Amino acid sequence: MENKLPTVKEIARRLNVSVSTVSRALSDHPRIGLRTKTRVQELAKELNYEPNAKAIFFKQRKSFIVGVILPFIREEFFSQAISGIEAAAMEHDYTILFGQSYDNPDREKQVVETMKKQRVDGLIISLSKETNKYDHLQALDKYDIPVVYFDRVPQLEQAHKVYCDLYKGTTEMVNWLFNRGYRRVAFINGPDKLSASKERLKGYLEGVSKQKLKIDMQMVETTDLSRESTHEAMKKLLALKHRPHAIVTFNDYVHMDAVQYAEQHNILINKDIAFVSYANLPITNYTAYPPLASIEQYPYGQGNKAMELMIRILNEKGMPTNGARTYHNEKVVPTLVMHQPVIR
Amino acid sequence: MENKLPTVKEIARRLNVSVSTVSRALSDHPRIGLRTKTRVQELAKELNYEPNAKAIFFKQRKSFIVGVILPFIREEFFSQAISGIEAAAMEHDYTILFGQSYDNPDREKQVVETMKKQRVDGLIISLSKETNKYDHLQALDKYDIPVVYFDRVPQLEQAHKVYCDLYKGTTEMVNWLFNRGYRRVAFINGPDKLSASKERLKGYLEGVSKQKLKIDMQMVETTDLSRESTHEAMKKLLALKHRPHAIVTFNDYVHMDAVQYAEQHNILINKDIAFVSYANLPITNYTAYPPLASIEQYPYGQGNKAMELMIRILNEKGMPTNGARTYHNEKVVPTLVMHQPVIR
DNA sequence: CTTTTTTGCGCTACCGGTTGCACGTACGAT
DNA sequence: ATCGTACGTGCAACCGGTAGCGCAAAAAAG
Repeated sequence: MENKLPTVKEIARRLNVSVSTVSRALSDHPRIGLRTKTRVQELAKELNYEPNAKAIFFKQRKSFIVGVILPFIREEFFSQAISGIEAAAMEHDYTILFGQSYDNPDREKQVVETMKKQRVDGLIISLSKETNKYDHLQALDKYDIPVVYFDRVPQLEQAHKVYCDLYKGTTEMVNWLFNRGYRRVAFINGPDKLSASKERLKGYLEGVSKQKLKIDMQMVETTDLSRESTHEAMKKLLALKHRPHAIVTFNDYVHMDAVQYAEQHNILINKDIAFVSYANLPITNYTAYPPLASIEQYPYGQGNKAMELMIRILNEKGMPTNGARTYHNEKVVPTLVMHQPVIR
Repeated sequence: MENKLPTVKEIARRLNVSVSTVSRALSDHPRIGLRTKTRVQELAKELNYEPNAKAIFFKQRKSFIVGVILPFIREEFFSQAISGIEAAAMEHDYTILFGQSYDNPDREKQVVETMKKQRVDGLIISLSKETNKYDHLQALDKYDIPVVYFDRVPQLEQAHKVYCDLYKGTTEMVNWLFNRGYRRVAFINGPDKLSASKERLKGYLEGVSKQKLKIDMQMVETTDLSRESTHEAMKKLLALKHRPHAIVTFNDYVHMDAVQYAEQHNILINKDIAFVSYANLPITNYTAYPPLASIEQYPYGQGNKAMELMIRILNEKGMPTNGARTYHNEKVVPTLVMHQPVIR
């Protein structure tokens, strides 16, 4: 025989009072007499009563669930980000509904759809690298589901965003390289569509220009971040008449692929050619050749901020709503982290 | 002015029919006349009506949400596992509520509590390495929330489990090493509490015994999987009068820490001492010294199976429930994967 | 001792759907 | 003409709580 979970109804029946009395007694309503209150609360404890969150959330049109969509959880950047999101969520009694886009816009749409169906209170997303239309996300507006973008943010003004100012970071990194004597600095960038790529490129061009050097577009390669594509880029760079002295790669994964290719082609890593990268993932400490320097983008912090922002937005919902809505925009300042050079 | 979401009520009002008619028309009930049906369906389409899942789930006491608790999402093993879980979930229209225990039983309890409050339909969990009491999980029984354990499973008979048969895998690996001529095979194991550790140790002892060799317990170290602890173990092993010819490590992370220590102490990795490990994570391909061989535990497959099992259990719920419940137990067969030896 | 206020609790509607049952109408069969 | 039977639709209960309002009894004020 199934031992049904206790409900207010059950408690009310046993105590011969009404459900509303029970409800109020449990929430410590002042208008309930002390003796009834204690009777109710004691029985509740005895029965291990716990209010059915589903029912409450349903009534209050709130679930304390925020959807989180990431391209790939297996990338350490994102697993750190979700940890930051989770931490902030727990602190405010929110939970996370999880989904991956696998960098596929169709899949992304599908996951967004699922989240919408589940009526999450809000959605935090780092866009798939192929996503260039945002209809499926803007549609959430109608459902009153706020969206906070982080790291891979859309080119929209009307959106809440948390991201890293890679323009400045990249310029700094390029300067750092020049100061160290690397004259020909190559750059393996990501897909043009990605705003992250644009930022990086802008920063790179700015950095090179600052050195009063002519920009050599042969030094700039664009990839889709796949290993093959990175190897292709490396092939081109190594085939140049004047090989680069240093190579900046889009992130640590691209870095690892680039280094792998270079090693196979008898380049002494960080000696013949210096490698620098973005992300500063812990895992690079275990890799054969960590980059000489890496731009730390604080994924945990970004995720954390994104969730904090979401909670603020959610809390403001009841507020005055004085006509035009304001959109929040938070930049995280990246820092350049030097690594122990490893030359094998 | 907020543009409220359409409800059945709204449709009913506009069409001057009752909500039940609308509801039935939308679910294509045979008793509704064709003309009404189309009228309703057309208006629904026009208003972009979508049923409120929360209301339905509430009524049906079902949410299509399954909780997933992992020790660390940043470990590739678990990020792959959750991907497997997610894939199976999507296929059956389930979603995942995510939480990490950070290998901390208190935190695990807290997360379980949260999931319970949210009334997830089921819970899939890989235990924290310190967890040795399961009350907080068995308590879910009362709430009719089934639990499926995977990889790090409890020592309980009365539980649904999906895990890897590492006993057999370890024996095979030890044999493989002996066949290759490694006579003294050391073993850096995880915490005793972990059933995974016990399995491995059993397999190791079995493997050594099969070679008709005396078991040397100096060759067996126990760690808590932290880097410090692994370095400590390595220190002891390297201090032995007869150093091991090969070292089996608990997993690829321990492997990396062990190798790091060995390298710092001028051991030629995989030449002076051979290293083999468990997990076979993709990331090891980028590391300085991948293990010579690794036991693939198919985390994606394990996660996938766990979710499939969960769905089966959930679907069986309505069924006859002929008294005693049966518990499912699925073993995944690991395989030994050889790697390109890298000796620098 | 009446009037007003406070105290303690119940009735009922509501959130957004689903579903068993009843009711009225039209239609073919007897 | 009468009866059984599809057919099409509405009423109302229900899921598990919350909350406004009303009402009686007790306490305070007049």
